[in-house]
Amino acid sequence: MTRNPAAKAEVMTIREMCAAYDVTPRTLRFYEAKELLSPIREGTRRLFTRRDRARLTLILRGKRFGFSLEDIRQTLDLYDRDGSDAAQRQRACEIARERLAIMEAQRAELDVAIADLKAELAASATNTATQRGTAPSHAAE
Amino acid sequence: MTRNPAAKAEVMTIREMCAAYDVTPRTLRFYEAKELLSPIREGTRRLFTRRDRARLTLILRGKRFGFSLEDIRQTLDLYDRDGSDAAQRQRACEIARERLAIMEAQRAELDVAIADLKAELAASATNTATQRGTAPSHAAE
DNA sequence: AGAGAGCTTGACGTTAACGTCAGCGTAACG
DNA sequence: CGTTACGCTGACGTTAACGTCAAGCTCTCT
Repeated sequence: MTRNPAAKAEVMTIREMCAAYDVTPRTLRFYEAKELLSPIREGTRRLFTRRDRARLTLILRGKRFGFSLEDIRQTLDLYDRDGSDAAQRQRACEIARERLAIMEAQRAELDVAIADLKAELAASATNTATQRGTAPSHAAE
Repeated sequence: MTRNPAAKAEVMTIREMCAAYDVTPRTLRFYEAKELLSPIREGTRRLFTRRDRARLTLILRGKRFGFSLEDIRQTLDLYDRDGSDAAQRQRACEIARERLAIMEAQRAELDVAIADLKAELAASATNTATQRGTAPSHAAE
């Protein structure tokens, strides 16, 4: 009764999750407490579904971009709250568009930063003992 | 004697900095304590140079990418420590290359995230009351 | 000279995102 | 049936990145 053959590999234990995503149990429990994940309970144990795994992927990705868990939680909710009422979906779309704008701006800035660093590297390569490199282009935002 | 005409707008007070970069005095002092900035002292007051401003731009940019202040400090030091010995410069280049690799990977991930979110938005737009959108592509890293 | 305005240095408080540890449950193994 | 392994729940500790006073200088203006 514990092993439904149809549910093979459908869910993962906390240890399997930790191994697969390189996080600690504490982190997973913490994310659950923050309502970023919502694993099933088998008695008292947690079982993580595909949904949890998909969300965790997005969480970890978001973190690398410098988003807070709260930011991420809001963005995540956009992905699976579909059958709600129209007003709520409208609001969700707004948030999504905002996030999108932020990420695209971030990408643009990343491109600048990459270009800067490349230039610095190139300059540093040419003059093994020459001039003093000035600070890169500066635009006050 | 306080106003050298040649030094016009060369340096900025802490208030001017705060207004220009939208940060608090506390933040600037904090960054100085962490050796990210090194303003001149006029008596006891701080005067921020162009170098400080250039660095602050990079600091704030780096923060938006999710880098820690310590990460940023190390990267910043690559930009202006030129006249050092060869070994040190060698090391600096290594760090710069690492950062570059990280940022390029981050850019790639950002593209994926942007594509995901766009897809979700598009799907959400087409079905005003249709199906259930599944979670986006999932690759365990 | 007195009153602000603006700046300074401590020093302690706060929030996010976990780490760490203690104490307890339970499930399987020898 | 004891114990070893894994899991759970608090509860407190920690680090980064500041916020928030308190108390004291130093110009400047009136």
